[in-house]
Amino acid sequence: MSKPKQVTIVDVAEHAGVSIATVSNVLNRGGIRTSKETIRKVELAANELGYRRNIMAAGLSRQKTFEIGLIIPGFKSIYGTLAEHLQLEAHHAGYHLTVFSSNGLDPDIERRHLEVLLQRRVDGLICHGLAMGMEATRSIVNQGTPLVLINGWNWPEDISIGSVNFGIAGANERSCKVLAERGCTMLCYVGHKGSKIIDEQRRIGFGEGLRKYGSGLLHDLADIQELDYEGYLTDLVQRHSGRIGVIAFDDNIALKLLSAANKLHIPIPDRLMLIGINNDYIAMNSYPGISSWDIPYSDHARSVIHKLVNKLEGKPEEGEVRELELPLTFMDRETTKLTEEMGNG
Amino acid sequence: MSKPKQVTIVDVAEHAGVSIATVSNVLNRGGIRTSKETIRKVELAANELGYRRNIMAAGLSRQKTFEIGLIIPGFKSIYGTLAEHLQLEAHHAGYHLTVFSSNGLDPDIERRHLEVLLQRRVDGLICHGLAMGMEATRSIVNQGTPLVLINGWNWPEDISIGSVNFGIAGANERSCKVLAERGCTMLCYVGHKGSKIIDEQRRIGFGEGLRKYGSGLLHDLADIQELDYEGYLTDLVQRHSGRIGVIAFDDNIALKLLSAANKLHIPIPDRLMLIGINNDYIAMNSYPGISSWDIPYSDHARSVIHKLVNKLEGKPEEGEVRELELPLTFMDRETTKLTEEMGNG
DNA sequence: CTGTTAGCGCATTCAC
DNA sequence: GTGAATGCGCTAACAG
Repeated sequence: MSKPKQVTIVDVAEHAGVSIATVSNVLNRGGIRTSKETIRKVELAANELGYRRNIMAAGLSRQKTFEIGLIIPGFKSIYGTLAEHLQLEAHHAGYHLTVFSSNGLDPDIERRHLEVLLQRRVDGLICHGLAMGMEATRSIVNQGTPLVLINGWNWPEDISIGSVNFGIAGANERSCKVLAERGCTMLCYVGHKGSKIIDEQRRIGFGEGLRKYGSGLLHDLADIQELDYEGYLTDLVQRHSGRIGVIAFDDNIALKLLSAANKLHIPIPDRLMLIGINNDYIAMNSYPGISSWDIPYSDHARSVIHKLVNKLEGKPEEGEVRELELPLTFMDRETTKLTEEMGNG
Repeated sequence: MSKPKQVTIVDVAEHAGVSIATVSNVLNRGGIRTSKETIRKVELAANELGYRRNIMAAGLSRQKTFEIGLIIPGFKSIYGTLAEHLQLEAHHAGYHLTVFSSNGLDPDIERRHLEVLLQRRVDGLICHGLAMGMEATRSIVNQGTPLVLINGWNWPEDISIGSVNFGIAGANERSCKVLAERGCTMLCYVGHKGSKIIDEQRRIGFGEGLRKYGSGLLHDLADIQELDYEGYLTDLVQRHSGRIGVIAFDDNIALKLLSAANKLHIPIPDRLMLIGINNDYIAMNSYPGISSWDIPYSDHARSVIHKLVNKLEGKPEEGEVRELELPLTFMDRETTKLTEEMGNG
């Protein structure tokens, strides 16, 4: 009852007194030259009948969907922002972006979504942090659909045409530098192993930072898994009387740490310095403001889409890097600023 | 080069030594009874050839896509969570959910996405806070695609088959009650007119609350548009010496207010009480914790999908309410708790 | 410039 | 149970 009868190009053709080919030409601007008059007639007819092109039929016929599939761990936080930028950028390139969430890196859901996207015959794929592993990915994807990874390190060429990553290891490394330079005599990283590769990169960066800038300093590694934030900080300040620098897995964790510190009345930044990552709304608007690392979303989205579309449209891609790494920008806020005066209502 | 040759049911049929109809039957479990042996053969052939059903062809043929389109203002915050739940729930019902962001209620983007979804011939549509207005919506949607609204009040039947809304007006009303009961002698609402209908509902609730519980109390309305948070609070405490109750548009705004208050050393909750809405991560993890209203995401998603799918599959929908309203749950935290002791490291 | 025709991959009557 | 035929709506070569 709902869908009475689809209006097709046949209807439009009849109504306009032309052939269906002409209608198709006019309505898709395939570069085919058509007389003004015909165009007008067709467009009029289309409007009057309320014609709407059936994308499935179009996709079936031409072997291309102009659709890109995106799989991310979730819609919240930075992934949501990422998706928004990618959606926009994809549109600019003439593609649509279909977004699926793997609900926090659930391999099964991931697989299912991937399957659906491939059944949809998307032209390309973008995935963030594939949890299902390389082998599974290969067996599924290896049918010729180009795949670009976000935050995927060291993936073989036969699976992914490349990746665009955030310089999160570098960020953590430089966080160590900042903290050490500003008098921290103990450096800590509070991670989140549940986030797999991301956490791994963070740890790598932290390790590098320690080696380069933290020689002789105390250090500590923790994981939020069942972490008692207040207990942790209490312990830390008891164990070490100097200034402690804490690097959080992300701004969310940073907020928890900050709240705990505030509750415990640990002076920030004098006794405790804190750095998050992502430069979320949280970091910008908490009190004190949390120092963090800003993500170049736009650049990133552009790189990802370009990489993919270049491949799809056989562009030259002169000197394209397979694995691109985008540096993050340090946002210096109150949790690490020593000299700045802090608020005077 | 990339897509060598699609494996079709024809190939599978040949490889299995059966007809394409049989393959179709087996691979879609259409309830058609087939011999065990044939099934095995077909499935084997399909696996060996790496067959993957072409959804476009299937959708074209049977006039149904099993796809639902969702348009939300963004992927972040509660919308993202909403989308995740809807995606899950849709899957349970046997549908896929395609999510588009209107980038903060941009009517043009909204229109474009709607158009795409309809060209995709989605079976149904879910929209949150259509910004483009009823007339525009009617002219676009009115082709027979069922539309369910989220937070849509008083939409005519010929456009939407119904809506499932959050009781945000009620929440604001009850916020007034809480604040008044706990000794606030001035009630304020800090809104966000940019969020149109949502803000409208908040205002309605605030108005109701004032009338019912705030007679004789001072009150104030503000909008975050160019609001100087610190200035605003400073002004408030100067103007009024009693306890001030502030209701924020959402937890994001609440965080800003909280940070400003902390910076100004305004005692919370003794001098200033604060209530957000959404029960975001922020509210749960800030210090002090922000009292807020929890959203029943799962129930909501279930209601929405059920409403839509019932319609799609012609189910009875006995006693279905056209406009369903789901109450929010108050989460009492430190910004409104007078008697609780607050942290003792 | 415009019309004719042959698929795209699959689902679905019907006969067998 | 299984197989041949028809159509879903559109595009892309070709003819005209």
